[in-house]
Parts: sequence; C-alpha cells; structure tokens
Amino acid sequence: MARRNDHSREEIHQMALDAAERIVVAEGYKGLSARKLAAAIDYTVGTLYLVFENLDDVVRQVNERTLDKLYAWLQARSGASTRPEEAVFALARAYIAYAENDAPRWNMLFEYIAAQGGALPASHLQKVGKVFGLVEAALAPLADRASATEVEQAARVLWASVHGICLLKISQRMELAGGQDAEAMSHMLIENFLRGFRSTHQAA
Amino acid sequence: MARRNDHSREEIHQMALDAAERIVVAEGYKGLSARKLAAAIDYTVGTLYLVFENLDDVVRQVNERTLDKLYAWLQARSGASTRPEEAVFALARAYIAYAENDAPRWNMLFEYIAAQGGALPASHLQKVGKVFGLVEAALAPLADRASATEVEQAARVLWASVHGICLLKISQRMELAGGQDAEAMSHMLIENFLRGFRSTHQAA
DNA sequence: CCTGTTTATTGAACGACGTTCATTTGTGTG
DNA sequence: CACACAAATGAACGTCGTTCAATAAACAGG
Repeated sequence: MARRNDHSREEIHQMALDAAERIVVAEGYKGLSARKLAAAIDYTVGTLYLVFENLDDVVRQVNERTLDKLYAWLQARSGASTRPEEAVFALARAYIAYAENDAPRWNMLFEYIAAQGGALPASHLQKVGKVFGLVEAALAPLADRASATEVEQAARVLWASVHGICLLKISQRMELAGGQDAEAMSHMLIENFLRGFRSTHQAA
Repeated sequence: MARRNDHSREEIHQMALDAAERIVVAEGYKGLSARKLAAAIDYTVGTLYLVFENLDDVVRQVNERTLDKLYAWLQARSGASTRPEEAVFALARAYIAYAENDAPRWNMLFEYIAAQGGALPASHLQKVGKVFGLVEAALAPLADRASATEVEQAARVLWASVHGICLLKISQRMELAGGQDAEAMSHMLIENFLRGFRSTHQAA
C-alpha cells in the first residue's frame, strides 16, 4: 500500500498516465478500467479521483500525448523531398505507419473523438490543427494559384480520406479493400487527387 | 408480464430487433442495454438470452438490417444520370444523406465493424460487397480501359475516402473540416479523383 | 375436473464497471 | 505525547452482461 507522501500529486498523475498507456497498448481501449489502472500504480480507485476528474479525463489526457507523438512522428518524416508531390506521399505513408505502429492508442484517440458528443477540448483542436498544418505545408507548393483557404480545404479533404483508408487497415478490415493494402490505396488516392488539384491550381 | 405462448420465438425475435432499433435511434449505441431492451418488449432479461446468443448478437442483427436499408437507399438513388460522372456524385450524396438521416444506426454499424476483433460475419461481408458493387457500377463507365480489378480497387479507395469524410459529419466534427460541409468535401474529392482516374483509364 | 408432466419464462445472483465519500491512517506541529 | 490535518482507503451504490435454479402456465391422460 502506497503511503502518504510517497508520491506527489504530480508524480501520481504521471504514473497513472504512463500506466494507462501501458494498459491500452496491452489490452486495448476497453481494457482500461479505474480499478485496473489504480492497481497498476499501487493505489486504490479513490486516489485516481483525487487526481483526475473521471476516467474520461484520463483518456483525454492520454489522447493529448498521442496527438503530440503523432505530430512529432509526422514532422520527423516530412523532411524536404526532391519532388513536392513526394512530400504528400511521404506524409501519408508516415500517417499509416504511425497508426500501424501505435494502433491501440491511435484507435482510442479516434474512438474518443467520434464518441464525444459536444465540442472537443480546445487543446485537442489546436493539436489536430497542427497536424493539418503539415498537410497544408506539403500541399501548398503544388498550388501556387490557390488561396490559403483553398489549400486548407484541400488538406482537410485529402486527410479525411487518407484517414478513412487508414481506418480499414487499423480495424484489420483489409478484406474490404479489394486485395490492396493501405499504402497502395492511399497512393492511388493521392495520385489521382493531386492530378486534379494541380491542374486546377497550379500555373504552367 | 407477458405470458407463455403470447408470442412465438420468432415474434419475440422481431419485437426485440424493432425495440433495439428504437432504443438506438432514441438514445444511441451506448443506450442499448439488455434490461432496457427486455423491458421494451415486456419480457425479462432471461427471455432475451433464449432468442439471442448475447447482446452483441442483437447488435449484429440490427446492423444487418441497417446494411439492407443502406443498400436499398443507395440503389434507389443511383438511377441513370445524364453524365456518368454525375452517378458517382449522386451516390456519394446519397451515402452522406443516409448517414445523416439514420445517424445512430449508421454509427452503430461502423463502431461494430471497427471494434470487432476478428473477421466479420460472412453475411456482413456479402452485404458490404453489394454496396461496393454500386460504386463499381458507377465507376465502370468512366474507365473503359480499366480491368474489373482496377475498377474494384478504385471503388474501394474512393469509398473508404468518402466514408472518412462522412465520419467527420456524423460525429459532428465539421470544425475539423476547414469551414466546408461534407457534401462540398466529398464533391471536391470525387472531382479531383475522377479527373485522375479518367485520364488514366479512359480512351479518348 | 383433477393430476402430472412438460416447458416457457422468470428474476435473483455473480462478478465487474464508474463513481462517491465517510472512515482510517500516516505526517507534521505545538 | 496529543492534537489537527490531509492523504489514502475501500465499502457502498447503482449500473452492466450473463447464467440458471426456480416457478408458473399450458397441455395430456384419466
């Protein structure tokens, strides 16, 4: 039994988030329960509620970490490419690779976003916006005649689409993909999409 | 209290599926519980387990109905268009409209598909395949130089993408869409995608 | 009409869930 | 050493899915 002052509030907070991630990675979203999480850090349920508002609060904070990791992962892989188009392909490959590599957390993130009835927390929106920013940056060189708004909208459309394809892969539903893998699908999508996009928005 | 022989097994089965749909429509996926469902048809929990394997079985059977309704809805709206391209746009509009119109059931269907660990039931796969068939039929006239496999793959790519966009709308996450609505997004997607697809696979 | 058998239906019971809060227990102060 | 304070507990509440011994309704034979 953990004793008074063994750990500060902040330490318990971090221990719980770490343990929650381990549980989610090992057993999936539904495997996370208050009692299991408390046991994992050698405290009892009650203590969790001194540090978090409720279980949803834990999930939300794990998701914030996931968004940070996702952004860092994508940024590290969106370096300068020879061809501007290649940057978009590279980003999509990185997105799919992240989801594959960190499937349970990626899953939890988007199940949370989907299930959340009302508005997302502001910090969430801001982090998602940063991810979209990477897509916009990759798309901009391909559309020198497009306004910032047009690039933004195209980025959202393209990424919602890549995300849809990614969902197939993560939920292991490639049986629905007609024999392709997610990378091939997203490649076909981007190739065709960019052809249209460039012909509309790029000079020369 | 319902009495012996008031209803046949089959009647109870149908009553339960009807009631389950009403509950899901009224209160969402998570609002469906065994006790609530039993009360809605004036039986007790035990009776449900004589007719269904478990709650998941109920959900699966409701989803089969949803897939049938979705197919019928799309088919009714995929009639002959003047331009072949318009058929694809019409299908996407119909898909989004269905999801909007029947959001709780549409949601439950795809949450189930995503959450299901292993393989989907064969009947599910077959019904999803029928929906994809509609997309392939709309795509085929635009690619007279493409093989059946290429059309099939393009249909899956395009529909996974439309689905991704649709998810934004249904989970009321249009804040992430850069000021567009789902119809505009899917229109942009299809327009650009088809331009690339036609230029690769269509003669003349 | 009564009795015994069959079987449809029940609902209490189990373990697990999220959440709360009166109680306990260790810590630091006077 | 006793008091006050606060950290931590864990029993309790109402929910969940699921099971299965017990019950009660329908029917068959006399």
